Amino acid sequence: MTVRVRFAPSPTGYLHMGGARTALFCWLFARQHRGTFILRIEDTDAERSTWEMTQGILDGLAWLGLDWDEGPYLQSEGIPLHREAALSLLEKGLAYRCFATPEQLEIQRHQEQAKGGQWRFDPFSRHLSRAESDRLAAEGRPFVVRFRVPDDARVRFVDHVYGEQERTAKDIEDIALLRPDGTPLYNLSVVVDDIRMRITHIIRGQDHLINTFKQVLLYQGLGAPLPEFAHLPLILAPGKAKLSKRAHGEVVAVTTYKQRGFLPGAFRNFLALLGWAPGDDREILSTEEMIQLFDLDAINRANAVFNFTEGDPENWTDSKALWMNGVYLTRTPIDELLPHVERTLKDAGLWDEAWAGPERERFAATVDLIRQRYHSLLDFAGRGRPYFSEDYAFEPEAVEKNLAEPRLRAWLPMLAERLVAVDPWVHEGVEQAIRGLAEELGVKAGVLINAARTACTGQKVGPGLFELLVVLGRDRVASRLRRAVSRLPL
RNA sequence: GGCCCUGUCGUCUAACGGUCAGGACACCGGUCUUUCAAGCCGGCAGCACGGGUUCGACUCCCGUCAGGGCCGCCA
Repeated sequence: MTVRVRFAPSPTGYLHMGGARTALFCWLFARQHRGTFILRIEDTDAERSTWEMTQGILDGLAWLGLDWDEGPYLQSEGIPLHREAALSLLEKGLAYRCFATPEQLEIQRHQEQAKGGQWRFDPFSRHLSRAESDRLAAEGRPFVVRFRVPDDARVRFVDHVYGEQERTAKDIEDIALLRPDGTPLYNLSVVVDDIRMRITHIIRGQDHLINTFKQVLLYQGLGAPLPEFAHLPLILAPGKAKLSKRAHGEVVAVTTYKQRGFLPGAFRNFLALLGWAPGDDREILSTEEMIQLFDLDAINRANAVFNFTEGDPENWTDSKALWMNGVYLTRTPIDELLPHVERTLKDAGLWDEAWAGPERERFAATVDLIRQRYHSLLDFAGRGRPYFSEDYAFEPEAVEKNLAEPRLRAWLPMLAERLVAVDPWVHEGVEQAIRGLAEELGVKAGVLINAARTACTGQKVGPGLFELLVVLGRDRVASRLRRAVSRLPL
């Protein structure tokens, strides 16, 4: 039997961290078993469901590289089928019409709660004879269709994460299937859809663990084989509070990570390690490794805290995620990284088409050189600006430290002249020219080196100077050196 | 309140009765260097608490405490 898993988010407009991890785990599991990954949007709550809301989810998944094999299906498309299933249950006597009003139910619930118990059903409706029930329905009395949980029900299933689960009828209330207007409710819809889509493994958040008992009963009532279940622990905010967009803002939405310069692979890797570990000490895992090593039974049962500091720009998200992005930035094969950098530079208005054509090699060398100390794609357009544009800023601190020597007024043009003569334009030649001039001038090489760094980039720090100059190119270096003279003190 | 789940460094985690309780991030030192990172080396830091069971418990059992989930004619 081939594995079929589905990710079934509600259309909330954006992909939540928790949802993203659920989707990732579903995807890893499906890929590992060469199965099918299905995307289904749970849009039966008509009020809240718009296509824009769905689009946000799709964008998040696409960015993460979690491609689905079937769908997106809309749960609302199956409404007639859901209703049909409910009616068949009613027909078979496994469900009944519940005529209690919401107000009555609320009172019943309160009374039950006061007694320390749990509300399970409306006694009046549940014990109504078929004839009586038909009569009230014919009269036009509104009713909800409810599944009758057998009094001797004992529901068991083995969860891949939480282990054996068991519950008896006294802890399971009768399941609302259809509203008075005939529209289906969640528990019914998921089960019917999961059956018709032949889902073999249900991987979802732990908040659905309790629903599972009801759903198992529905599978049985509908005569369908049970899928396997794996409930994932939740991802909490610092302080173990519930993580929500409302309370915590953009950190919870995956598009934020895209906007803030994350490489999708890095984020995927970080997410994978929230609740799961390969068993050995590896942290950086390629997608292939993750697919190979992933194991539902190895998932941690405890909720994970997503650790970030609100209001701290340095730690706007979990520091491990930040670190991981840096690792991916420096280790991703350069050809794979280039498109991401291109996107970033385009967004910043710094892109030059030549870098995709005749200048590609130099562009790649530049990126490869500066990425060593970057942690985000955004750094290429920020700190990396001098490498891609003539319009770059001079940091006051850098000028103060490296362009303070008045004699540089003469030395910088001299240096430019020497460098123009360097041929071929390679590391050794450039280094020789600079060190040679320093010696002739009787100054420490560091003086010229640091002055050249600031003159050519406006910055105090950066890659090794000789590599830096090579990558910038002879002409650019010479002109920047000469232009920088204006920054010197008199 | 009821039912259920969970509890190893600040955070993510490994351990499946016998380990000096391991790794990673963060943090703090050192090293390297023309600068800053990275890298490398080192350090700090944890079995929630109390009882059992056992020759021996982070591992098993019970209780306490703490945190979380669910308790809709939402999904």
